[in-house]
Amino acid sequence: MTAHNHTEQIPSAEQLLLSRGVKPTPQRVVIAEYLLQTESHPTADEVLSAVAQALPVALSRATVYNTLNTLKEAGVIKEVLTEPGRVRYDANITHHHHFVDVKTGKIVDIPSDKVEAIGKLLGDQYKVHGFQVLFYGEVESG
Amino acid sequence: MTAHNHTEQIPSAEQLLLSRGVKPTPQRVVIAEYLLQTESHPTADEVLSAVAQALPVALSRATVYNTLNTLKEAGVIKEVLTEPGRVRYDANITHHHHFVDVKTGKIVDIPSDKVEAIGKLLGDQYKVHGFQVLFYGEVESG
DNA sequence: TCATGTATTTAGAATAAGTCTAAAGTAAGA
DNA sequence: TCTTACTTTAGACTTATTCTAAATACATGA
Ligand SMILES: [Mn+2]
Ligand SMILES: [Mn+2]
Ligand SMILES: [Zn+2]
Ligand SMILES: [Zn+2]
Repeated sequence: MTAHNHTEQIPSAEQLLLSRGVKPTPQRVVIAEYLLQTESHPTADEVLSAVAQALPVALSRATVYNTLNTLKEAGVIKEVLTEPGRVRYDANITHHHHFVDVKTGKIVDIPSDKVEAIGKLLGDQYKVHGFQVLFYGEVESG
Repeated sequence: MTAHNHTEQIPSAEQLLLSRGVKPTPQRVVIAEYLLQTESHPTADEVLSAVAQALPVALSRATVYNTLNTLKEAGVIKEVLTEPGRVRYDANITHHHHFVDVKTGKIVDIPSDKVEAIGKLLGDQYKVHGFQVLFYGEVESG
């Protein structure tokens, strides 16, 4: 809590969007800001209700979906599929993995290096019931 | 029809359902048979259109969904999530992984032991663009 | 400043996957 | 046979997401 306004050192959502060639409209900026500060891997609906009150003007469902798709195509965010019927979004675009707590439904990030010895040792704060490796790429013939 | 009925040596879908405590109705049996003989990881719609003509009586959408859910709860099949908005089904219930060919959309099974050294070496018929590890389990606190 | 064009947002309609409902069919036991 | 429980069915419903067409905002140049 300082008496003076120190200049922000954190790279702003606005800068990030500009650097990816996405025009930083107010709607896009608040959505990006929300995703950048949360660790909860929210759905589109969750983004909408979280961000709606943060804007002076109303935010439409269509704009939330448009923006999420735009940000995804621009490489600012990633989709996360953990359960049928709902897509979650993640502003952590580093190569990492996810751990679903089946009790709480929370999805936490697992850094890549943790998974070297897969399924074996994740630290004993995690009780692994199972895991799934999903590859994306190309196979020969078929 | 044949002169003699030879005894089936392949463990039948009917036997499998019985062994899992699921009453083998004609609809359930054809759906299970279809899933057991394919390697394509079909969606509910694909199951419906593939199996509809194989039954003398019409097969309803509701029954396909009911049966897929029943078989999943009985441990006869598993869900596979690879893309938003569609659930795929897999009668291979061994612990294994999946490789999505981004060109063709085909999903092929990768046996567990192949993934020991994850992402590294899958055999050079696979070009890995990326992979995702999805854990299921429980974490401490939050 | 105005005109015009282009991108963005919006409400609500449309679509698509999946679930639910209520009625009809099936099988088995008493 | 009567009863009961289970299963299937058509179609209504729900929910997530996309589409459409109109309204806004923004930029650029005359
Ligand atoms: Mn949602
Ligand atoms: Mn489908
Ligand atoms: Zn994440
Ligand atoms: Zn499989």
